[in-house]
Amino acid sequence: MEDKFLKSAGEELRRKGYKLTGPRLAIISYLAGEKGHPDMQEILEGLRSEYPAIGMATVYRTVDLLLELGILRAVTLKNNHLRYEVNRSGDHHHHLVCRGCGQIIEFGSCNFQLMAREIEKVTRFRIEEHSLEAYGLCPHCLPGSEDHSTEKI
Amino acid sequence: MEDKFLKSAGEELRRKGYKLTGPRLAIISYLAGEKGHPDMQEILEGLRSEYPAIGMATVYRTVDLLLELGILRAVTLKNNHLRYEVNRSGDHHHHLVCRGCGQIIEFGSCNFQLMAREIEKVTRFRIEEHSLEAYGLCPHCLPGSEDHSTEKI
DNA sequence: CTATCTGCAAAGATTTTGCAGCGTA
DNA sequence: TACGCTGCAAAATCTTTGCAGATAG
Repeated sequence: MEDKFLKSAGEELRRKGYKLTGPRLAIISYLAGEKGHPDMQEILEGLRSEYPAIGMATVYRTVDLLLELGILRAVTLKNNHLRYEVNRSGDHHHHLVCRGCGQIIEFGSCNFQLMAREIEKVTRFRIEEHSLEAYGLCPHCLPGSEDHSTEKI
Repeated sequence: MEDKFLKSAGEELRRKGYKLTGPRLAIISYLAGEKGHPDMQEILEGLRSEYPAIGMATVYRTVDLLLELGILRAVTLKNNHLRYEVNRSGDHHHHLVCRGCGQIIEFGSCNFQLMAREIEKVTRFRIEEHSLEAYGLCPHCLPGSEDHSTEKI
């Protein structure tokens, strides 16, 4: 399953005429195996163990390329910088961000399509994609619980 | 109406023990009178005419303060940096971002509340706020029209 | 009057770019 | 083999901080 995503990402690179290099594979497989939503710095650090020679410039260039190809997706969960996740097809989800511990929960249910059709009728805009984040408090951080601020972003 | 927002923003500052200074008023009234969604640089430039002596550091510090107080709100419309708008109470809206010309249309209809209650039941999260952006093509940029890339962000 | 706020300039981060050598196709 | 890709280091941006003088309350 992880294999399948990696394989198709590799094919997508090839198809568009890009080379399938070590850093590219390393970044894709790191993000594919990652539960959280790392930022550029965290991606670099996460790769160091498997790929000690990699440089920051390569991370920037590679992530930008993978975003363009739709292999990755950017999200702004903490309202001040960008984080990244793999863009598995058929995996339409949104984020629940806890303001207590920073934990992010993904949720899949989304009835925006109905709303979208309505908005398109009124505005004549063609809606192709959307993103939705909800902010609040997770069960641990609700008043009456202790702070468990060690969760994965 | 613009007056009312400015007045209540000023009161909010005072109430929390902050001073009502020139730069603060200038930034609030600039953003209150602005249709678009300027970023830090654009706020600075927009203020220069009315307040030529203002410095970038003050813009950063002031915008951060006004965000904390809830007088402003940050949005990431172009997926790579933050833009700001005034946070008028009772003005719950989202953004339609055109990938052709960059224009942003605000829309108000939003039935997320129903979805939120459902998600809260399942996750035990308490949802306090949410943000939603939809991306696509505006009527001008749909195939068959010319590019009018001069719209306000 | 006093504590806060501002502008400036310097420091610190973050992101981009140029280039010589490496590695994939 | 050839061209694209990488790592490094430098450059360009963007953001934060320290401080002395200005200013709101």
